[in-house]
Amino acid sequence: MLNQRQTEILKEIVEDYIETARPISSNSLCKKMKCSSATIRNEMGFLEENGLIEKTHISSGRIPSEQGYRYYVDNIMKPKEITGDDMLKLQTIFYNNSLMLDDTIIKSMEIISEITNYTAVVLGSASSENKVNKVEVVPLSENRLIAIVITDKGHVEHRNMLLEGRVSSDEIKQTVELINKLIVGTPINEVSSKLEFEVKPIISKYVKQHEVLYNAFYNAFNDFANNSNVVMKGTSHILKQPEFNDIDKIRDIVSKFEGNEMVNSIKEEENGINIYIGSENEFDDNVTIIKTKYEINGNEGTLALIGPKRMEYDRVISLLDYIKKNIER
Amino acid sequence: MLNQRQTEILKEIVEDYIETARPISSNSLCKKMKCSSATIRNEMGFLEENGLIEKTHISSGRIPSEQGYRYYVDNIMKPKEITGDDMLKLQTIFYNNSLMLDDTIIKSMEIISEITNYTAVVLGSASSENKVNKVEVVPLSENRLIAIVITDKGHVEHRNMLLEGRVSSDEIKQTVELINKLIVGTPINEVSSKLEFEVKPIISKYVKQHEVLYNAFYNAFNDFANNSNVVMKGTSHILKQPEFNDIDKIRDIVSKFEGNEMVNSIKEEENGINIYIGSENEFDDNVTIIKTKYEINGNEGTLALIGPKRMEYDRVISLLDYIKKNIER
DNA sequence: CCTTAGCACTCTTGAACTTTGATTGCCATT
DNA sequence: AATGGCAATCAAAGTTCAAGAGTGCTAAGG
Repeated sequence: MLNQRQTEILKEIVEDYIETARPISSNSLCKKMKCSSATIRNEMGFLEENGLIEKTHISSGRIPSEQGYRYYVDNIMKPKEITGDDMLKLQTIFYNNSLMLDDTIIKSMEIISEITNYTAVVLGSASSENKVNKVEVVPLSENRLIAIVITDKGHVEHRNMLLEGRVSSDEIKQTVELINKLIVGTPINEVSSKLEFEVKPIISKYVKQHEVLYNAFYNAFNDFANNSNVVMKGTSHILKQPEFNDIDKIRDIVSKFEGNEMVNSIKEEENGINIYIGSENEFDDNVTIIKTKYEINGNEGTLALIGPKRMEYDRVISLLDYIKKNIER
Repeated sequence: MLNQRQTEILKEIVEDYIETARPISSNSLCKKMKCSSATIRNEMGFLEENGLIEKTHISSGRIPSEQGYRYYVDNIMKPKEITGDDMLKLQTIFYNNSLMLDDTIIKSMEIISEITNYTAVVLGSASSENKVNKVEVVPLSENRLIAIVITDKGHVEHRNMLLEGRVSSDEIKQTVELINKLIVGTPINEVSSKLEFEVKPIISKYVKQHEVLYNAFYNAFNDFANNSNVVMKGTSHILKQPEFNDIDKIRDIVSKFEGNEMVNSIKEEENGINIYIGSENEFDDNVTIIKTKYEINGNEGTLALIGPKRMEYDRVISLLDYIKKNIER
């Protein structure tokens, strides 16, 4: 445990570094506290011994280590009140009734990304918990159909089907009815096996073009189970951070953004606001990921922000919390 | 017009520069041709006077100018046969029958992006030409509905609706029937006015919760007209190109990729394969955009590649052409 | 008249070196 | 326990230098 002065020094170092991205010297701290730089250097030595701060080279000022950020977040930091400016920007979104809910969420995260220069991620609900609500088929022309699958939480997935030869609309109706009878209410991740072992045997008996129909539905359901419905906003904003003044780091993170590793590293499930600093997250050692789950009408999702470890934790926590509460309202 | 030797020199300069990204000296050309470096320097002077090549500084070798690339593409270059390697990679996609058409297109463009290190863009059909085929409403719970709109070309758009208070399912049916009656067959970009001036007056008379229903449909149709259905693959690949060894250029292009300026700069409509070199495109002076339209069953779309001006034109043209023909088959 | 060899001139690149300024660690003193 | 003083360390930025790659021009040669 740190004494009061040590705590204050760590706090200053973290907050100063968050603001300036430069190592903090004992001299600069000396001006803000009532003791000499030598005293501060002694305390810094202690903090360094305990792994809370680091040097960039032997005679440099100090920067927070990952553990330092962690200690700061857990024991020192307090959420920061949202400024009137930020509040105003967000409210223009929340009080715009013409926006649909999903758009509101995305827009508000986009704004947060803009005002913070971090990258925002909105992860749609984990669809494996959704259940099939309805299956529809709409004919487009003689041999083209669209299959539409709807879940109880309001997700919609669709597929084009191209039929070779002619299929009577009766056969189509039959198939759809059968699927509706057997599949509705099934959790989406159990559908494929149910399709294969319950639906397939039956339709292959009664329906001539069963294979085309079966495949189309099979694909639609499969995609459904895998699609994570990710929206990213402000990929380019995080590149403005000075930690990305390095070409290779930029290339690296941009290509990681393109892959879907991020989805996996965000997926873990905990309540409240979770913070993963540097190597605490699976995504990239250079960043902090902060995320929270939301739930509206039984429909779950995740909001996340990706920024440098040198993130304005106190501000971001408040912002995320504010958004979460507003969309859940 | 250039004489034979000048043509050969320009060809060498362009192709060499495409390969190495370094200025080409008279000496290096001299080895590949049967004349001295001095002669080549004279010819280079001529080419430079005509704006086809440039120097990076007063005593540097030459690089192609935009006009030089243009001349090369128009008059010198011949499409290059696709290598067995590239062909193989693409065929694993085309002969994978389990993939849906859209996925095939995207996957194949993704592969092209990978083997060329350019960025691929697939632009869905210009939906303003689509006509409404059907409108559906599916109830989720007492006060939640999903509105689904389907066009004749098989696009599907949907919206969640939250009803305040109770709406009889009769009213919903009525509205949907009315919309179907009045709107089906209307081109998507004319729908909003038709909704406002023909549908709204009628439902506001007969339907109590008309506003919620009307808004939901209005939004769905609006999105439809604006959504361009863009898929980008390999945003990070182009960053490997040496022209993006500059941090500011990277930041610039990544943020341009995020915006939708690109969609606009790709939208122009011409047949065949179109090449926009540097300032010929609206997107970014540092890149070349090469694109082509495809059409399947009346459903149009655009394939595009974005690379440095120093692009392997001969290879890319063949690849695009190959993909286009394969998906249209 | 076209081609070539020769040469002076220009500019980039990279390495080596210097200077400046910031900052620390340690030690003796208060 | 806190402080002042001082040598030591290092990054960053600037300077200089030499090497090398290229060009443009001119005059001579086929």
